[in-house]
Amino acid sequence: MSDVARLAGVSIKTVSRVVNDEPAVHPDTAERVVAAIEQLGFRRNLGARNLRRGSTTGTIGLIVEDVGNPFYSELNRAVERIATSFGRHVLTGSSEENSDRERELALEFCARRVDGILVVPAGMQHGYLVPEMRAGTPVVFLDRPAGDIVADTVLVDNLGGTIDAVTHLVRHGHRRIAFLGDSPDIFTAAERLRGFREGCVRNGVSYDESLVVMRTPTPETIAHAVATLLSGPSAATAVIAGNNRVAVHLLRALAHAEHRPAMVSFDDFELADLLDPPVTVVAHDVSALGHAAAELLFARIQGDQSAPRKVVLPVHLVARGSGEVTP
Amino acid sequence: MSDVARLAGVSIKTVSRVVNDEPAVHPDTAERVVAAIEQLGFRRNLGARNLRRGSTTGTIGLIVEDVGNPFYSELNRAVERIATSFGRHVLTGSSEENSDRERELALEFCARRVDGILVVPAGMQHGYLVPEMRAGTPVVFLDRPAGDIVADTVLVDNLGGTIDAVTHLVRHGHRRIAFLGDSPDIFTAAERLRGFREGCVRNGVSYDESLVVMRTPTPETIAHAVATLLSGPSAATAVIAGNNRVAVHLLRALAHAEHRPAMVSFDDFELADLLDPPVTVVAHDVSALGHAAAELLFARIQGDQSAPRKVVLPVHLVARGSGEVTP
DNA sequence: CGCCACTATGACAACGTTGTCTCCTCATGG
DNA sequence: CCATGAGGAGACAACGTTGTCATAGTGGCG
Repeated sequence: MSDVARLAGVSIKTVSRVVNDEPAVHPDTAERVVAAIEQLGFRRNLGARNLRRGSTTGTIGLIVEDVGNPFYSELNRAVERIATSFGRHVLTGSSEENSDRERELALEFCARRVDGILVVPAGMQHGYLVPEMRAGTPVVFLDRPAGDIVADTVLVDNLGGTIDAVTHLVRHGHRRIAFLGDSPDIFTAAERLRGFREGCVRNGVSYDESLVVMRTPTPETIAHAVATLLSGPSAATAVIAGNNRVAVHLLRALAHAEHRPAMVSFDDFELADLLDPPVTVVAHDVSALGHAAAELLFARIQGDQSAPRKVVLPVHLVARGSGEVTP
Repeated sequence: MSDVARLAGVSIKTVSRVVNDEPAVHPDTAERVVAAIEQLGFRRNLGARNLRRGSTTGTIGLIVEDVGNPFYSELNRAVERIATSFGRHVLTGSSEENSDRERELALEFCARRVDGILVVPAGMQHGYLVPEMRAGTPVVFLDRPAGDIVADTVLVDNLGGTIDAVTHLVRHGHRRIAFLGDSPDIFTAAERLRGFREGCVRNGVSYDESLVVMRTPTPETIAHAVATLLSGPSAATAVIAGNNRVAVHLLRALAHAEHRPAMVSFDDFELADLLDPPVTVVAHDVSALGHAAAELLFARIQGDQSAPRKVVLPVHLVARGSGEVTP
């Protein structure tokens, strides 16, 4: 900036005025300054500006498990849309389902003075965020609740959705239903399992623990589960996939079976409707989740001091055929 | 920081020393400072730190068309992985295929003093980046080349891949092949069309412009193209989808046809192998694209001053069945 | 006992901006 | 002809850090 000032033959303050479109600069002076800026390729340093003005950085942090997962990237997109409408940018990070990494990212974002943070928490302990929140960085949890603090949270109806899935399958005559979920350490997985049990109870089907597998989905774990639960004479006739990755691996494991069992997937996924038979899903609006959380965060950023809110978004079962397969 | 200093009864500089793990601080003093930091919930302001030290912000910018598109989110993930290994964070932005927005994002990132920028360009004019690059912000273009400047670029072999697709279809007896591409304003779309033409010529098939549609893929545009090119007595017997979104819309448009024409998709996509018949694709390693570009960017960040590089990554045809359908 | 080396600490400036205050000039009107 | 005021511009401090240098105290050694 001082280079520009020197070249234009004005004071550094006048350059600042021009850069900020402040009035009371003589047009001729402004022109000289603009020319100098052009010539030197000057661009003002936003960091210094924010420091001096005490203004915010215009950035929010988003921590998800994996930005590459379509579920989270859709979330990312929804958040970005709201952020853009508020003139903010988004700093993203993948926690890789690792609570240390989550914490590291969150604290790093705080040190960068983001205006607020959206977290899909990997861990169950969030005391480390209390000082930051007290210091004025709002935090909204989404998809999963905070571990041991009270904070704004936006969830989907995991329990109800899974109950619906069970009900749907039972209505189509299934009595032996398997449940393949992600690791029970993950809130949504545990909650959906709870829904599965509750669904069995409500529908008068005995809840059979031997038909449940809760493990991080990989081609191997799912293939093993299929071999155990979905084959042989006592095989389940229907299966509920606890999330989109379970569903995809499950479909792949079943690709060469002569007969695919009835199936419902929690989480919709692209092309589910084009498979044969199409896959019935418990769909939830991921964009809505991101929107709701981001809107809430921006309300906090703009000074909303009301009590922490907990929002639960509805889900709905989309019957596509795979749940109707006769037992 | 001065609050901490006051509470601990030391100077602000000593707090700084403690925060930075500098030696030559008496353990007792350090302990008092740490206690004060804890009590006040102090976290150092990275913006101020970077300003003072003249160090970089530890952030790189990534501009893609749409962070929600699985293609770009995989790219995002790959970039993030490299960035993390270099201790950097990623600021992402969606250009929405709009060159003004791309420019806005890029200049905003520069003003924030990112260490470097990765761009999947939407526009064809990048002169606006010249001052920034000259000022020391490295820029690497990926998936598409820069418009009117010379810069580092990482591409995939669009031309060769499409030629392979045509060859594959011709070998399976097809002579009337349709090509559905994205808007010809997009480099990759234009390049793949060029590959289609070249593939026709090389395989002795007449290139028939009436079998080509180049439009932004939406359910409507694709349905219309299907109605025009893939029905009736003079219908094409095979079709090449110019990218993953074309492919998905195409599959949906064809879902209720009694017979799906032979098909090859440029870009692999999830579940392509599980459709009936599975979809033959021209696959390219999106992660490799992100890795290569990010590695190149960090080489520049670390001072590599060599001439701008142009990298073209190979693609390979994955035959899955849909290309083998008899005409 | 005086000097030196070393440890622990603080004062101060500077990073690149911008807010506040001041100063100068020139036109206007009484 | 002078008071007034508006318009234009600069000096200076401050934002929250850290690098540089200075200083005070301590202990060892000749």
